Amino acid sequence: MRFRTVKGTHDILPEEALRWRHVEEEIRRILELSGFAEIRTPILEQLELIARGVGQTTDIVTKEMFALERGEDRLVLRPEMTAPVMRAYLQHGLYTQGAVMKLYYIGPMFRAERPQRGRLRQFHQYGAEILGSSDPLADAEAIALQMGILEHFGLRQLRLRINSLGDATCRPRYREALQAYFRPLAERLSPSSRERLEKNPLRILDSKDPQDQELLAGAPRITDFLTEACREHFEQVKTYLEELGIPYEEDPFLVRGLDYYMHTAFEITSPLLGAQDALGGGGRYDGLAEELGGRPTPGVGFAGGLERLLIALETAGYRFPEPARPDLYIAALGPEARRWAFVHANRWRRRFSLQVEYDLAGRSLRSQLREADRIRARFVLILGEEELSRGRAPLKALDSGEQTLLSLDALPDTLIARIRRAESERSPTPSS
RNA sequence: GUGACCGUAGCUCAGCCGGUCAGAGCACCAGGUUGUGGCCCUGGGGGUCGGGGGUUCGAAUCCCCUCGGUCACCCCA
Repeated sequence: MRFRTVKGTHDILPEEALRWRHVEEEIRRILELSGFAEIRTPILEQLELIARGVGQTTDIVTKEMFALERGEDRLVLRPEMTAPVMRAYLQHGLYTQGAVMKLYYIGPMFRAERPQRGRLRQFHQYGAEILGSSDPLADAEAIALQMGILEHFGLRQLRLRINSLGDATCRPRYREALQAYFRPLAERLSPSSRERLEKNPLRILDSKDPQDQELLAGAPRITDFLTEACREHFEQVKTYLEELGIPYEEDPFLVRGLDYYMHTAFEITSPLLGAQDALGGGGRYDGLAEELGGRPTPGVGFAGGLERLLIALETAGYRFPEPARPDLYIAALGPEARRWAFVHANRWRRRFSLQVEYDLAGRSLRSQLREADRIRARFVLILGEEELSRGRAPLKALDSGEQTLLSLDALPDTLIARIRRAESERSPTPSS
């Protein structure tokens, strides 16, 4: 085969697609339970939106974007969703639909990184944004929601780290203090940290370089630079988390690679993942709306990686739902019977919503039964010319192997009754 | 983007000090059972040995390049 998926992208084959759908449906259910409404935005956005939103000096913008040109337009495949959601919010004046807007999304994102486990060039995120509230309650709500989703799937040992990055008043002060501290030490910093010293000094904080970390030990802490209001905001977020019993760690070095964050930033990691261990993260981005030229709008949100969630669930031995079992397989022999199967499969699917299958390849009876067994059909109708002319055919229950001769006219009714009976025996009290 | 390791049927892998080395298990298809599944038995289809170039009488096996994957860095979902 000459063609294959492009680097860092994957096909999601039927078996796996089933898992994806399950996870997506659960996430939607939980988010909608909390009053979030879905938003879908284009995958293509203006490069400028992302550059301004995420930050000109960030790694995402400087080296990870899939950019393309089309005439005058400079476009990118979206690398994240907060800026696009904010763009849509401002563009469509969603602030007229209520003081606080709660939106969620699930979809593909693109970053041109070197692929590895849990890091693809096309990956998928679910996420939510709370727009229009600067209340620390909203920060806590976002964190609790994200944790709630992960815990819903039974994930344990989650590590939640939080930090406050201050606001437009304290952040610049801290930034200067950090530069003042590191400038004399610049020689000893790692090359990438040295590069960041002037452009984006906060990013030095989450360097994993051992030498950098040593120097960081003596660096000023953002916590000491927070204004009274910022400190208070952060304290309240923590208090709310405690009220829900959500354990967290304060990490003064947690920065995150998107410039729009201020006040709360958080990240959730799992030991099930390896090097790319963040299941999700987020924070507050009160300056973003103005940065995009819109009316000031506070916001807080989070995003989680679907691939990583799936990896974590698979290694945790999560029990995904089984594929639906066909109700009936019509094993037909001979042209007349095959035509009958074709007509009745289609009729019964439409009329009774029965999942009916039959052989499309003209195989032997034995093969058809094997096929019925392989796809775990509940019943098989065995139909030859003889049965057809008599109007009666054997119906075999594959689980028990028992076989009864039935009138073809009465078949759908009988089948439905037997399926209902089997279902009620399995779960006496119908519950979800 | 940097470094290391890996790349043989759909999947998991054996073969790799160059010369019946193109194989096994699983999966798939057919038959054993002239019309009855799951077990078993028999047979079959399927591979440019990731791709290209080189060394050699001869390369899956050695060398170079390239593509892809994995792991780490980086970064983050």
